[in-house]
Amino acid sequence: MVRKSRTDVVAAARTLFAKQGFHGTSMRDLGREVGLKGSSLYNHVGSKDELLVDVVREAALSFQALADEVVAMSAPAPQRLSRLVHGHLEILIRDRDQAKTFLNEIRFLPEPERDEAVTIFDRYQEVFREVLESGCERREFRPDLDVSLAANLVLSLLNGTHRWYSPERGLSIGSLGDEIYQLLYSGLSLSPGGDGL
Amino acid sequence: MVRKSRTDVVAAARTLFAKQGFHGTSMRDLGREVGLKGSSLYNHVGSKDELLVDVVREAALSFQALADEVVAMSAPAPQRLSRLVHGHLEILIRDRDQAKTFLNEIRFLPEPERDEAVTIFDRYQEVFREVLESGCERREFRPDLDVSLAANLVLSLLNGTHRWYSPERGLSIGSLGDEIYQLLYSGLSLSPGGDGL
DNA sequence: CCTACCGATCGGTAGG
DNA sequence: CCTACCGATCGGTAGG
Repeated sequence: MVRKSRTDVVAAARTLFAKQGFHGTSMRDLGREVGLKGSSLYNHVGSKDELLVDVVREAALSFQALADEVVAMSAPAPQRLSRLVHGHLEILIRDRDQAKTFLNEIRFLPEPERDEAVTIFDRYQEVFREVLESGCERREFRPDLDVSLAANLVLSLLNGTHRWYSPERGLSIGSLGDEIYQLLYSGLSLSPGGDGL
Repeated sequence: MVRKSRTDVVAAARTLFAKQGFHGTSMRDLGREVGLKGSSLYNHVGSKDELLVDVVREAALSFQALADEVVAMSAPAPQRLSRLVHGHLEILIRDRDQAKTFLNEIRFLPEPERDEAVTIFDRYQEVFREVLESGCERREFRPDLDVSLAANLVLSLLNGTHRWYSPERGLSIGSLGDEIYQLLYSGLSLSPGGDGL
């Protein structure tokens, strides 16, 4: 690779922002990763902030695409929730560095980009709520469910997976999605009713 | 507050490391927060690293104490899991800044302190596995459960709560724990069996 | 506890 | 794309 492009610089940013954090990564670090001097990066990018904007935006667009896909599905809520779970995991695991940067460094975005990214993710979360709500109405899920709370819990569970999931341990991402959906749908209990306490 | 102590400096570190990250916080930032010049902090602390060590360690000790308490419990697995859920949430919400710093900045600890903290948290996670395992054996939980996976999922769910939980919205931390336990135990489904798909 | 200061490093620019 | 450099800021020290 002789001639470098903006894409190479963004790729380095994904890697190092994920590992060292935005404030823990210098332009000289990024230069070393991509095989250039730090100052030469400014031929490809206007500022360090711009790199964070790029990485976060590509993650946000992935989530947005998944949201659009699920909104267009005409299927019972359990299927749509299952698709959200699997799709979310695919985004997270397909590019773990992108996901880590999105989840951990979004707060360091400059405005108005930070606000835009938060808005996109809010709309995404809204789809989770819609699916849960529709499932409750049709008695596919517990009708007494606190939909907003449950959406937060499901997303918390999904967003934590990148911290420990390792494909080398033999669990495919599809099987992980199945396991997670199963836990969310049926819980830990052997048999139904009560709370086990 | 005229005379400042190391405790005041550590308190400032909890606050600012949580909000801005370790690398995004300067000693002069910390000085401003505590009402001193940045250079004066070195009368109370040996280095910036030391502050991160202190904040992470107090969080790790809280988790260790909860682990010890649950290990000493002679109760069925569901009760012990419920105690883990509630205790974990109490630690997270009691001092949200401490928890945020623990979860997000632990990777920036110097060695050997980083390794120590990771080991403590591994032992803590081991207690989750023991409780789940014992519950599976006694048929209090699904016997086909992947215990190691389930422990990771439960902890992911818990560790995400500090990102969105707000006590002002009327949900007490105890009620939140009940809701989370209920979701983990029974899932989203209305009635048992199958996967809803 | 502050002032004054150290060498190192930061994000970024100029000029070729 | 590099060398050379800018002013600002970094973690930390000396001396009072």
